[in-house]
Amino acid sequence: MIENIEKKMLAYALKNAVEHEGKCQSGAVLNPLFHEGLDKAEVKNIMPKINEVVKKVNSMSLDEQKKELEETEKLISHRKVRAEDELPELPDVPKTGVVMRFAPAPSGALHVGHAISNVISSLYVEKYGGKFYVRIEDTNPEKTDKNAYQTIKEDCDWLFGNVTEYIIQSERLELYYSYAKKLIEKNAAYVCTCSQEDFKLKYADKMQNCPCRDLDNKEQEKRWQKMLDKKGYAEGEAVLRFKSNMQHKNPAMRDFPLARISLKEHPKQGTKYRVWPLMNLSVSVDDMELGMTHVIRGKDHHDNAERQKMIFEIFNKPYPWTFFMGRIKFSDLKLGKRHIKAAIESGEFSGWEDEKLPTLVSLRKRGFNPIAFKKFSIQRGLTSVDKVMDSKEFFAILERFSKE
RNA sequence: GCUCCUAUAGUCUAGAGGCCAAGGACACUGCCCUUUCACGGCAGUAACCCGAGUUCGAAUCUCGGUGGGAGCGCCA
Repeated sequence: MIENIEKKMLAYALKNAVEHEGKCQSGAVLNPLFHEGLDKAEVKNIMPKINEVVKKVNSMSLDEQKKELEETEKLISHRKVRAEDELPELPDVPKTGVVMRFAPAPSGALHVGHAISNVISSLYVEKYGGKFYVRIEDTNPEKTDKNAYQTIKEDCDWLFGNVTEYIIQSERLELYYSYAKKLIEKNAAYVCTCSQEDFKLKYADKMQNCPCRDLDNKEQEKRWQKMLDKKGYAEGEAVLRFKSNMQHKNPAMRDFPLARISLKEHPKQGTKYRVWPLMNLSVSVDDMELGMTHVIRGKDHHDNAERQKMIFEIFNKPYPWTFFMGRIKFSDLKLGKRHIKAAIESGEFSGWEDEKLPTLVSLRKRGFNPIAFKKFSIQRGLTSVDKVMDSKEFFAILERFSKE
């Protein structure tokens, strides 16, 4: 039985009446009672009482209703709503706070797209306490820009203001190697010497195992050593693959690669290493090692997260709570590094900090306040809905938030 | 082709089966304030993609359709 049921009926009736110019409806009194635990078998008994209360309330003046509501309001429950200037709560937040990250590739300057999808992580660390890592993912010697390390650091200090630590993946290669070795030992990875084309057309597309997959552990370890060995496999001759399932219904999940050989000189490591981890290996290792609790990333990483989860499972580690943010696409702006780079080279822009460019360096120079990004992020909250906007609209919003 | 995500006003969103007669913000309209602009205050217009199903009850759950988006790299 519901406690104080008569008073609650009155309170709900008053609430409804006050919200609707002094007139309440019986449904608005009955419905919330179900929510309080009313059994539908009791409806018959209770309806007459509700009708009485409704009649009584409707005969009162609006002022009387308001006054009485004040007295009874605490009896009834209210819908929870998220305050407009607050982030939605994250689940499973440890007492020690959250550990989150932003993981850019140093292939060029950071732009508004990065800011939009990552400021929210920084805000959560601000909200709950914990750690916020910026992890520079420079495991592709071919695409790493030497100058990007410094600008990323400057941009992130300006934009977030609460970076716990900067981590550079190219300094952690031995760590990734040790995990690669463990995966081979656990029979969860193998060295594949098939050509890219064969692997896709003959095996992945046809859901067939490639011959390398079934070689025993000893042979796999030998092959792995041969990848590492300067006199071993040549570039493109072998790749370390995760042993997932070649019959996986999602083609993106079938024995994806974990590491490859690249002889290109790395801006920080030179030619010291020849085997470079691919993101799914290095990201998994780092997220495990750093104890990531929550990850908010772009929707485009949905399948990667699924792959990383498989790696976590091999090591019996719980996968962090993950949210996939919808992407903001600019109808009139090309954010791709390739496009910007090409445009700079062709002389269309003077450089990454050209004021016509939506890079963070440029915005900093133009005097934007990073608070604007924070407000934009809070208003958007956690959503996996994509949004197409033009730069004019976007900058109008930023300007408005800047002024506030 | 296969896998997956998603759908609330012009825009961004709140919303976890009844307390939704759908809330807020921006934009818009009107009024007030102000010498003007900005700010502020008050009022107003405006939305649950479509179709079935489950239920006493669906914006909310399920299925189908449609629209939008992502992935299927030795990039991240």
